[in-house]
Amino acid sequence: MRTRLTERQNQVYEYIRSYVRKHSKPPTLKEIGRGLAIRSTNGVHKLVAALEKKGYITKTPNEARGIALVDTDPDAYAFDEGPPSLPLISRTRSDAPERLRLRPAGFLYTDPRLLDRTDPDECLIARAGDDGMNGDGIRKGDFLVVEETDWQGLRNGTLVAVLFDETLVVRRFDHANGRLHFRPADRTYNEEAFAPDSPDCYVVGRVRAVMRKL
Amino acid sequence: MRTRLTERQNQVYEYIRSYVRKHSKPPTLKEIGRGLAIRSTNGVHKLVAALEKKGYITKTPNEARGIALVDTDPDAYAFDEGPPSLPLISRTRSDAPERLRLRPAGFLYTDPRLLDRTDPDECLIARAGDDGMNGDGIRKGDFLVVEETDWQGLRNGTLVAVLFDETLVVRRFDHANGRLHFRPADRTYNEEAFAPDSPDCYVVGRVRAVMRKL
DNA sequence: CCCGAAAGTGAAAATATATTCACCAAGCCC
DNA sequence: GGGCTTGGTGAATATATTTTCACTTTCGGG
Repeated sequence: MRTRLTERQNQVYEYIRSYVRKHSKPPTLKEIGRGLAIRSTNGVHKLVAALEKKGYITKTPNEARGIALVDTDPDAYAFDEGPPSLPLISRTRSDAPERLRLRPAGFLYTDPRLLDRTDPDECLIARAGDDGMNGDGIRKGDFLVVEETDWQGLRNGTLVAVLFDETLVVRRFDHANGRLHFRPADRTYNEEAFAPDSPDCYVVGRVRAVMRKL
Repeated sequence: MRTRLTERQNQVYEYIRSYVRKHSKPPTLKEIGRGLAIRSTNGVHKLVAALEKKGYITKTPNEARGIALVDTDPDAYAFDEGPPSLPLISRTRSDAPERLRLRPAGFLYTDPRLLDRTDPDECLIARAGDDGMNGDGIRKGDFLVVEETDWQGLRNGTLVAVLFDETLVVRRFDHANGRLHFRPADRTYNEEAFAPDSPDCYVVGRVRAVMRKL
């Protein structure tokens, strides 16, 4: 299993992934620097070297745009012809949550017992976008069964799937002092707080189950 | 409608397309030259400029791997939920014809009247890979309804879908002097002939219909 | 308090890649 | 026969990109 990434390393990784999807080619070090406000290509170079060392990417030495993502086969979880199952959502921004189910990236068959008597029509599958909940045994890449709910219906302390801008993560939810708080379960990640109407975060719903490929 | 390509230009275009699919990034001019036995990067540069001028690709000036294909959205003909229809075959090599139906790129609904009483289970959809049959009103990108048949069952003069290595094209078929002949209907393309057991060509079958998006 | 890891800065050097220049050959059309 | 288009050659130039070097700051753990 791959060593987990720091928050900044994860940002670099997600930037690369997003760039590849958008431009159909990997970014240069300079472009990564521009995208993440890093002025020195050496700073980017070090972060990228860390991603390679940890097995998240590969690099072709001395080649322009020589970064390649590992495990990028989108067909790995493509639609099979078994019974209908839950939609695996594609990348969505926190300010456009209506697009969550618009074009699923695929579907994942889910044993109904994992749904804990919730309505399957109200559930969807998302993937955890970081290691912020490592302390709770949830890792980057895990499949999450999420029951869509408004944050008003959540008790404090509930595990939620939340979109921070374009990254979907799991956090423990609290509503206090007129703000929404999201606590990670890992000391290298920071708690974040938002005004309830902020476009920078969107609570997708309650995490009902986790599935992981080993 | 885009101006049609010469044979060599089409080879460059198909090389780029194949490279993008295989490497998840566009090739450099040097790589294209290596792939098509062109020693001078200027020779490649000219061919690539022609593709851009004719609207098949775009180029970002002075940028490494700055070639981008136009109209590469694979979802344009993705599976819809209408009745089952014919499989749209993915790229296949002439020496591995058993892979033709292995992983269809999609499906295309086909009016049964286009099949001319042939068994739909024996038909598939392919896309014409060049403009070699322009004289017969068949153009690169056209959808072909192909009835899979062995070449022995074909009359001379039949329109066939044939794989030349990794490129699928339409040609008029003749069997003469112990060889298979494939005649284009365009003066800038060459007739080709193969021994019947050559791995460099494979006759997919008889072209039953053509469909085109305008 | 010190050390190591992580995340940077700025600059220089090495290498890759795109573009331009001058030229040649073949084929087609007028 | 000449002109134009297409498809090259080899080389030089310009620009992009990666890699390396020497350094600094912050933070966490021992």
